[in-house]
Amino acid sequence: MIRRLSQARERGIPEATVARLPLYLRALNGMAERGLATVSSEDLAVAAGVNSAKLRKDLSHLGSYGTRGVGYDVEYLIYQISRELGLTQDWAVAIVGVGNLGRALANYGGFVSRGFRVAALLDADPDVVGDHIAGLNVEHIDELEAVIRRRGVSIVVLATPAAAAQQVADRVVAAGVTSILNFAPVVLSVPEGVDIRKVDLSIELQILAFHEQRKTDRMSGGPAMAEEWPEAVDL
Amino acid sequence: MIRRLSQARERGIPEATVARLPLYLRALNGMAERGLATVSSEDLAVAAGVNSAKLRKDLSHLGSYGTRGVGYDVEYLIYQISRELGLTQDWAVAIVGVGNLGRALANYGGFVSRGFRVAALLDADPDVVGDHIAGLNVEHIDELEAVIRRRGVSIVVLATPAAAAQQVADRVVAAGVTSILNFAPVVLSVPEGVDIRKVDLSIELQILAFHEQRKTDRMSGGPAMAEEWPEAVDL
DNA sequence: CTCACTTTGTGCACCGGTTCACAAAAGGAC
DNA sequence: GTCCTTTTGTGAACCGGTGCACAAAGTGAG
Repeated sequence: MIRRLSQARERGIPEATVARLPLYLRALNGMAERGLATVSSEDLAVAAGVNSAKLRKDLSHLGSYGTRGVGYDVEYLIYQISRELGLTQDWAVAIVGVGNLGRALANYGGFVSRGFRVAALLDADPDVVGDHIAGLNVEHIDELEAVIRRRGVSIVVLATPAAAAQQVADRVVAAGVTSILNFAPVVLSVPEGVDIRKVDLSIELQILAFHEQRKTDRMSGGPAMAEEWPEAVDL
Repeated sequence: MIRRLSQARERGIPEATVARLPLYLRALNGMAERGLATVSSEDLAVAAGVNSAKLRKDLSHLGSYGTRGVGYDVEYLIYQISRELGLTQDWAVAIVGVGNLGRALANYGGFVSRGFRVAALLDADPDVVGDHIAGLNVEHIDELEAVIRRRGVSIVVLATPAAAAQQVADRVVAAGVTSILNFAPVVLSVPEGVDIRKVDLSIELQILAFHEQRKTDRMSGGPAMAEEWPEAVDL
């Protein structure tokens, strides 16, 4: 039984699609600034660095917002994607850990831009507490639960040392937060229902190193030979 | 050099596996520090936050390094994964863009730890050039090609403003670099054969917001009831 | 109106990756 | 040696996502 209407829309936008929507949104904003009224899937796909069939399928998950023979209305699509991503509301974000990285995040412009507002900075170091960064007063980690409650924080960014991250995560979750962006190089364990996204600089570098090694190996002829001449001598 | 080629090992470790190897490596290092000699796939999987079948399949792509009934030798596995990732050699990394983020990256400890060495900091701003950060002298972007050549830089980290990123990327690629870690919120276009990894803070937040919205929608009132746009037929 | 052209939305085949479940291998007890 | 326990390595089913290719839907000209 196939339900038409927006059956695809309600339940379950594919995770891969969700991850690309912000990309489309950014490209669309650029186009809106340049005054474009409509855009074809082909052009938008190029701007976002994906292929056009994928883009159309992604957008079709939100609903049927294009016009055949014409394309998509830029402003309208911006609105729809923003709404889908929840950017039409205001999200209060707390950053825990005001070291180099936390400081950078607090000052990062694009961070605050759309729908997000850094509502609190917290740290355990008494030397840092009281500092003013990006227009905010750094508060002591003891205030964590109170700050989360008072300011309606719903997303927490962890920029603490690895050793402190799990402990802070536990407190944050206990305080009712269910969305965490983790920069600490540890695997956090959290209860069902809490979303964690992880950004790990050192892992990214290691992945690059793997491919880089492979490329230079190939140059120098070793493993490239092996590829063309599947060895009979096995281990 | 004579290579033993256990069937799966010859060229082509799945990308998803490569992305997890650093995770295993980190967990293994922790275990080595605590003095464990061997570890089962189950225990290592828990420490790395994956399921054990996946871990075994991942490791099997490197070769058959486990012992049935026993598990894996911690030190040996560390060595094998390090070698596979190319961490047994020394990678010279240049960071372009010494704003808040670039500074944070330069000082980030875990960054430098294993196999990676920040060999250069570059910026276009004359006020920043000449500063000493993390023991390095900030050089002018004009020196980019010379620095890359002289110091054998093979991985470049882009922490520039969005507007400058593509331009720098072009120069970096022209100078022979084929691995880029991009923090600027733009889609870079580079020739075939150049690997780019992208870290985008704002995208991560937007993905979290999507899920957070969905969770709170579910709490309040019905399942995202008719969140259609204001007008049913407009536009 | 019809015809030519553009561009969306999607059915379908395909592919990489995940998970299950189990045979094969290793070690220890006797 | 045999038997029992543990744990790896992997075949095979499954699943989510991608990309092709095309019918459907729209525009515009005549």
